[in-house]
Amino acid sequence: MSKKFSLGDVETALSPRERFEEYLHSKKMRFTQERKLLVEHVFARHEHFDANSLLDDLTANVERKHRPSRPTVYRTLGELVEAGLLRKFELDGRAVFEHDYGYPPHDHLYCTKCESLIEFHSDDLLELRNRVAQEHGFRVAGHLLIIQGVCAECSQAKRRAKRKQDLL
Amino acid sequence: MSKKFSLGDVETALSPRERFEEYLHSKKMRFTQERKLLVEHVFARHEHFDANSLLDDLTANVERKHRPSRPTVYRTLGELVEAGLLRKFELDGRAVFEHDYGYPPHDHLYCTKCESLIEFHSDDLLELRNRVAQEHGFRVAGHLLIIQGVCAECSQAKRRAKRKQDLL
DNA sequence: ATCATTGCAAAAGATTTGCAAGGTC
DNA sequence: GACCTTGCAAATCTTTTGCAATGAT
Repeated sequence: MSKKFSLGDVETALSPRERFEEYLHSKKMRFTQERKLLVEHVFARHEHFDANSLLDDLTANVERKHRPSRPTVYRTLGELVEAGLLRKFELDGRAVFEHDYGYPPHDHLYCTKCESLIEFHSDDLLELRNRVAQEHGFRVAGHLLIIQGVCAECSQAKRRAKRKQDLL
Repeated sequence: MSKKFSLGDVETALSPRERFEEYLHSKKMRFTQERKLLVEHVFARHEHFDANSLLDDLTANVERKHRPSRPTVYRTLGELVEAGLLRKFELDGRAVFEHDYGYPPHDHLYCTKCESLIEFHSDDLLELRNRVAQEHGFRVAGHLLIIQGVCAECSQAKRRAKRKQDLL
């Protein structure tokens, strides 16, 4: 919360909002009301979301007058990804976002029944990834791993339902 | 090429076309000219493709009269995936397909410069995947791993370009 | 002959863009 | 005041769908 944008603060742990401000400043872009509202809204809860759910969320919680429009939401999400604050990946044909800034790297288990994303971290995976890349003279920028299947809860639910049916 | 659809042939190594015929038969669907042309065309070369490149390909190599339309291409690609002949994943917002039937499982290195996909296989990855899933009581159906970065060729090209520039 | 499949045109869903009006530095 | 942003409407891109005509068994 101290003074911003001085060189010495670069190493400091800035809030997402401050980090975004800094990024925008460096690109000679403006920290508008809309962008401010969006960063804060996006970082208020740690949760995966897509453009539509964010829009719905805004529609439900922000008065029309200050509510960013759909194009602005898309444009700002792009900037947040560019700024390194959000990570973006694709799921079922639409873009999904999650916090990146200040959040440890991880991958996902994706339940195709309830569509939930479960996070996990694996150092072994990173090693494996780097080793494979090295073997191909490939310079790694990142990766995307999604393990698809059915989560414990959905499996249980199915089993319960089946047993129930068997009893009839 | 011997008699098809008899129970004894299920274990036999069928050609993609034969496999598709069998699948269609089992679902009481018809093996039309369009479907025939598409399976054979798709399996003529081992290469990643999307609906549009396939359509372009067809436009360039098949006379209008016998050329499957866009909706038919989409519908048939869906059936080929369903039949287990093709694998589908998303890249840059559109669906990409590759051979699955008779082809060993693998993952990809994706070069963001030239957009090429390089295949690799890792048993360690499968073990890691299964272990992680088990730890979460997750029933695995499959996974998607794409390592993003810059391939050897593009790195070289860049280096050459840079050296060339440095010489000016 | 019956019923699946095709092509066309149009729809749908996600995301992007041109441009005039409005906001920020 | 200069210039970036926004919102609106419309465009784009990819994929899907309704339906009448056509084709496979």
